[in-house]
Amino acid sequence: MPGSTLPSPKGTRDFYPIEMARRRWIEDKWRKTSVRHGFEEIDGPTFEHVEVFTIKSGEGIVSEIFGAFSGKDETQLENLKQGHAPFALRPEFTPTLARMFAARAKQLPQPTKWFWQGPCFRAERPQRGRLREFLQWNCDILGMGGPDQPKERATADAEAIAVCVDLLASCGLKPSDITVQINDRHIVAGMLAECGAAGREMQALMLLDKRGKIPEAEIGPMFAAMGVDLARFDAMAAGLRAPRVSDSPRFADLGAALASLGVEDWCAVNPYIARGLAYYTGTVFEVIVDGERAVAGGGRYDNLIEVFGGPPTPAVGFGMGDVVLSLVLQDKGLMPTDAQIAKDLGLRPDAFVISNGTPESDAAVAPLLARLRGRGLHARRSYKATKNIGKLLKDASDAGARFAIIIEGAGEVTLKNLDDNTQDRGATDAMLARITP
RNA sequence: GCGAUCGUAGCUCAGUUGGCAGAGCACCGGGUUGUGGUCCCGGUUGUCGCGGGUUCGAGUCCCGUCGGUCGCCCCA
Repeated sequence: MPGSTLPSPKGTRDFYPIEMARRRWIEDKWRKTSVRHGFEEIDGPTFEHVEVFTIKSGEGIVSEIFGAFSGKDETQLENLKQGHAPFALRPEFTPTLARMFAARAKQLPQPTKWFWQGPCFRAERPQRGRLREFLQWNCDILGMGGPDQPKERATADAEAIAVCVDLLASCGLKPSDITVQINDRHIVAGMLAECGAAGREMQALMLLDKRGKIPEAEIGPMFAAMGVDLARFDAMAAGLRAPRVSDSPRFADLGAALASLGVEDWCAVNPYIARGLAYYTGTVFEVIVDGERAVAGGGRYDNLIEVFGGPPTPAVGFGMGDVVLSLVLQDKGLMPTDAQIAKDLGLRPDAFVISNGTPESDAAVAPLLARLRGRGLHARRSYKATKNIGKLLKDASDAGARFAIIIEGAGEVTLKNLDDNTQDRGATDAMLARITP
């Protein structure tokens, strides 16, 4: 008795071979870009003690954590808040990274450059560009640029931005497609304080992040209720905004560092970028493209290592999700074909073995496969019953194989190059020698 | 939590005022005891999301429910 099929959980994805190959293509880009820029890969647990995520997070976050309870009714929420759900699936990696760094801070080099990629979980309502389980890539630079080292800090910030930009470039994106919008929370908080938000800078920052999403007629009174002179802030912000980062006086060091790394064309100062995370302390940035959610976001979090029991440590990093990145590449026509992905990932079969249909040749298929595989080659065969050479060659072609080997019997094969349509018949040993990895 | 929209073959979808459940693609086999990216022929595949109602008769109309997608809220 077959059972009924079960649906995958809301907001999750099943990766069949085609989807998995596309996923690996992106992961491969992430990993190679990180390594090129001198980052070392780390990993941590998929779930953490729930305090790891609540210790430095604002209100409303608990309700979107996957814990021991997935419901959202009042009693379960209370249980979560009171720690009755001991663990939470990670909604992001930065707290885990901070915990790991804090635990071994004294023995780690300065700077420490780490990258990570893996799944994260958020119990949100899924919609375009946002799922409940998604892949994220993080790059972080820790221990570089103390409070009295503005140039080193700018260099670290620029290096984080540069690795992010390099990833975008390696996917075929151009500065005209996408922008890294940069801001500095410390600077903007000071401006907001001057405009009347002293003591409530964080709330004002969060409200600032909604500028452009909420109609002007509504957001004006909201700032007014907070005692903020919005017109005055806008005037100050206008002096900060700059299409070229180095043209904004407050961002001169960062602009110079970005320019020396060759990525300034991708960047602009936008005084209205705030980011939702509570732990950012200075530079913040968001990778923006028209019509989609932010592709990546990050910034400086100089207090977080201390929160996890480590020494005071300057830190900057960003996260990029696979969902929006894939949408952007599709929007721009930059997602390669499946054949190209198979080639990029080294998944093309080197050889596809075909019998000419005699019992002797049929029996020789498996030994030949074993011989090829023993040489480290990717070798396949057809499992079709047909002896029709044309159909078997189609199988070889569909598999994307480089060569077809037709066993002619008695130590003789035909070697066919499926890319240029040339073929040669001869002794097995001589023909196989032509196939190199 | 709120709203819109869509659920028909493995996939993409068509299905007329309510009247026998369809096409393309995919898969398997053949045309072709030997040459692929095309052709041609044949075959397999259905709880029309689920439950109830109206009707002689429901994929079609009504009510409910579940799920997907998109938007709002939120967005670490």
